[in-house]
Amino acid sequence: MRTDVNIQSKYYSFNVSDREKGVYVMINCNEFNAKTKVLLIDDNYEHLMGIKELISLENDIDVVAAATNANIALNLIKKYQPEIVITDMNMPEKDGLTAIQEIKKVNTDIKIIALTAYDDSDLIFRAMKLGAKSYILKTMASSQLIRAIHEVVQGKIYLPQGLVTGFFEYFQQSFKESTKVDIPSYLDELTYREEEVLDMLTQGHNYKDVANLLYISETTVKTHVNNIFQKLQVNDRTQAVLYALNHGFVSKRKQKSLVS
Amino acid sequence: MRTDVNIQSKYYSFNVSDREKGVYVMINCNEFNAKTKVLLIDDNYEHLMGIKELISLENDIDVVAAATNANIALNLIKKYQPEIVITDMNMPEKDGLTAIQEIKKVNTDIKIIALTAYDDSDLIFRAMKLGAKSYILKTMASSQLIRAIHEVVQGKIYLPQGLVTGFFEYFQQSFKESTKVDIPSYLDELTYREEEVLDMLTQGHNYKDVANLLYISETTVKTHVNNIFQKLQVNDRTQAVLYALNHGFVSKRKQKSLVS
DNA sequence: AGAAATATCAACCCTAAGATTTAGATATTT
DNA sequence: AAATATCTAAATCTTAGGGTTGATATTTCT
Repeated sequence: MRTDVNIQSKYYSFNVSDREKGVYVMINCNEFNAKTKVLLIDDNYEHLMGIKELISLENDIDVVAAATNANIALNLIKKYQPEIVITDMNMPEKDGLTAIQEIKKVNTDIKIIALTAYDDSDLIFRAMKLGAKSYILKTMASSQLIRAIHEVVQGKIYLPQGLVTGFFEYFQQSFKESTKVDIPSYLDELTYREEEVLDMLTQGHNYKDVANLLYISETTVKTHVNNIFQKLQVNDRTQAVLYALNHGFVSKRKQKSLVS
Repeated sequence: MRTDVNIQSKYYSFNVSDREKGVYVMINCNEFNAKTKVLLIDDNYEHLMGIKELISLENDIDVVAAATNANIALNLIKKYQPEIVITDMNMPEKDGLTAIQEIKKVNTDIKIIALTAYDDSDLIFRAMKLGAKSYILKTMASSQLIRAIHEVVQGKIYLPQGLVTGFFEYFQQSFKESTKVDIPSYLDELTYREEEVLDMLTQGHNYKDVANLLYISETTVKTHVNNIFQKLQVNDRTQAVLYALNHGFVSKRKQKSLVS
């Protein structure tokens, strides 16, 4: 069994002066085999080569291309159709999050594994939100990255145990704000009919439309709307609609199969 | 080392006829020790006792109370202040999700571990969303539940590897709809000034307000607004605001530290 | 039975909002 | 130098939106 080394271990640092300056592109044309095709992105040349060496030790993985720049990588992805893209998140030109989005745009099926040097729960949360299949820290043992690749190839999503808590704290926090609808809302002072009218307003209907849709006269609509204004303490249609949206308004007609 | 048995193993089934019918409440008054205080909720009496026996084998865990009904449990929670509540999700009277919400309302600090018989990604997603610290299947090895308790006590969040993929697929799916803002939005046809005006409208300001806030005349505001209507293909202020909100409008002034 | 809340509508008024046209001042691009 | 885009603004016009009062019918609560 191979030694389990640190992903960004100095062992993998190369002689920088040997390579040409500027954007680096590496291509491995070994396209016709059953190996898992992987493409790497990392603005740091040493890390890029380190990861490449690391992964290449595996028999079933083939690094078909690598780039120090996400824009270059996008073209390579179109050309080489890798199954997996491993991308650094902290990059100067195009950051990892936008890279993920644009890779997804090229081909939804490409599985993305995100890599960073340090544990940033916010970044992890956002990367996973955008559809990353795994998130690994460079400080983790190399076996983690290999495992991530293997799990992801099988269609699974892999988040190391050490990152789970951070992710979920962020995840749950992001819902806590929207859940605290306990702030006194004037919305429940509205009658059923008023809610129906407000619902129509949030659809962008004008008074004539609402009157026709509810089979009542326009003046009645105005009466309801005025009552709504009073209860919500607003001055016009737009403010009423904004109030409704900001206070999680859901018309009673639509309150079905919704727990939260 | 103890044998690792299935959580809902028949080994733990008791003689049902022995117990009184109806709601079951069990209390262990061993309050003054350093053990982790756990409260159990499960509408199935056999499961409840099984889990209790299972957990009681651990030296550092103390089941202070148990109930076959979430409502009863809520009162017991107030009385015994457990650090951890382990609750079944599929219960007739009060389902697990609302139970979680109400427990949180009693005391935000109580750590909740959710339990179900089968793997329902939707349910897992919603439970975690509501702040559960762990989610375990009854079909899993008992060591999983013990591990969950230990991790959770330490302030961590624990989701077994086998449930991670299901959770994330649901998680990512729930964002896919809101992320596909790639549907051609007319919003980027707006000029900077028009965006500023639209931004004011989404704050609920009327024309006079906008004029004052931007130090321009009201007629100029009207000109801008009319141009906005043309570009967004809407008829009035409310529709424009709704369009902006539904298409993820963020005024360029505010586009900082936000990738989404 | 009487009170209170709800839903309906009319008639009135008034102004903010929306439509249209024209035009001057800058700035950028070709 | 000419064309284009943007921001500004005035003049004019029309209507939808918003405020008020008062009235009738229905339901619900007490």
